[in-house]
Amino acid sequence: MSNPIKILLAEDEPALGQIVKESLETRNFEVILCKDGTEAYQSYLEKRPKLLVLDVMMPKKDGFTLAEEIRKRDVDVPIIFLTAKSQTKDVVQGFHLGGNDYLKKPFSMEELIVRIHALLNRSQKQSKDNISLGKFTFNYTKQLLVFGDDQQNLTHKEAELLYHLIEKKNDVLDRSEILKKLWGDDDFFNARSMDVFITKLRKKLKKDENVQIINLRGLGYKLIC
Amino acid sequence: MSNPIKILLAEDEPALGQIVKESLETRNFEVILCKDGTEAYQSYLEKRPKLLVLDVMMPKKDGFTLAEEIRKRDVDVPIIFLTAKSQTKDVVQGFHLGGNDYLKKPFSMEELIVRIHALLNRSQKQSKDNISLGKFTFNYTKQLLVFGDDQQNLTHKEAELLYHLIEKKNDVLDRSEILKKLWGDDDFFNARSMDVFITKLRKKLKKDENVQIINLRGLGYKLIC
DNA sequence: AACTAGTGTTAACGTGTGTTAACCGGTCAA
DNA sequence: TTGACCGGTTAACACACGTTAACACTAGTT
Repeated sequence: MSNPIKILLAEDEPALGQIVKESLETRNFEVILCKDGTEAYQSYLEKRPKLLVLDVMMPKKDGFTLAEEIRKRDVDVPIIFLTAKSQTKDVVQGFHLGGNDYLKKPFSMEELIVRIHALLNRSQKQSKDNISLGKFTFNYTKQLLVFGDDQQNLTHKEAELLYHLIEKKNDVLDRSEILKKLWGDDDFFNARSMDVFITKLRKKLKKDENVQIINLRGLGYKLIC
Repeated sequence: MSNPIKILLAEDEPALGQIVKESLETRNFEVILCKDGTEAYQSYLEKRPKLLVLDVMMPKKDGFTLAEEIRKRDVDVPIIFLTAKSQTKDVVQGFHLGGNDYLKKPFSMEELIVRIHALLNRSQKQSKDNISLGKFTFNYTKQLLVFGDDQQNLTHKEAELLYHLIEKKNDVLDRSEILKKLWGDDDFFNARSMDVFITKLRKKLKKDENVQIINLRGLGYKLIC
């Protein structure tokens, strides 16, 4: 348990916000507390939390609108809505926006924590399952790379390598690091083997010319899309 | 969508029970409504529902006690508690008994349905008796693989191997580990024997093309579905 | 004792995956 | 400009695994 999981909490009522924040922090979460929708959006962009807890009724920007904007950038991050209203309508609307769960106020901390854990567990599994990459969809568990109608099977090593590239998408994947992880050691032969796999992946990713694996001499690779 | 999923609903307040029952039925669930704890236990034994919704406060036998008894027979079936109390204590107790979720009264139908779906999706957990695997149902003790109408018998070794694969579903089952467990030793001949069994299982699992055993060269196998 | 059915093992041959080798071009410091 | 170096690419290779069928063993039956 190196670094705690980041949770963004958007709640305009200061007292409630503080209580929830502190409770979550005793459970070893890192909590970013925001007091309105626009502030929350800014913090989301900067901090990239693993989960969001959004009050529906907030100044400047309500929770649903905020969720809509966030979903444009990330279709997967779990969102829990806090709603004072008991109307089913709002709740259903929230789900259609891609939110994954909600809680009616007043709620107990236990309730919130249970939902947080449930969603985090699920998103860990899902995240490996349908990763979109340009026009491709990559399924790690099934080792599949889908492009429209046709799909290509990947071997285990190919899938692993691609997964690590995606994890550092638009950023540098360190050569030595990946060699140690997938090949066990950074030596000459493993390095050459990896080069071959990069070639293989490039071939399989050719159909979308916006997806590219570029080499950074001496450093590693960068997957761009 | 052949046969609807059975849900047992234990609720002593007739009006509420009836409303929930009908709402769930419009969502294509089969609902068994019971008005107290003892009746619910009987129905559970007879009908074997896939999920239980238990009111905590009930005549004759309360929801927690009932859940405790049910857990003795099935550690996996998902249970949702309905509680009028807002005390955290009760809720936590409910979870410790193995219940998977709970709802505070009053709740909206949407809330209940969301939780039901969440738990049903997750409850591909293992009891050794009726493990669902894609469109199959695998009964370990009876060594049966059921697909709709027709059923295939498995041999002991086939059943053991499949069971271990299912235990690590969507994850890697280590080759050496399984060889030591089922064949006693990881040597050349046992390895070849196991390959034959993998082929046999693949044949018997062919009817659902979403269920696959994929090989990870040098590591083991991954059952996906 | 011979027959049968069911189960697991061994053998033989075929396929797929990861590694190694060979040859290539581009980059960068001297 | 040169030459060492890094990486790209292709093909040959070794070996893990896939598949089928023959074989051996067991238990129950005649």
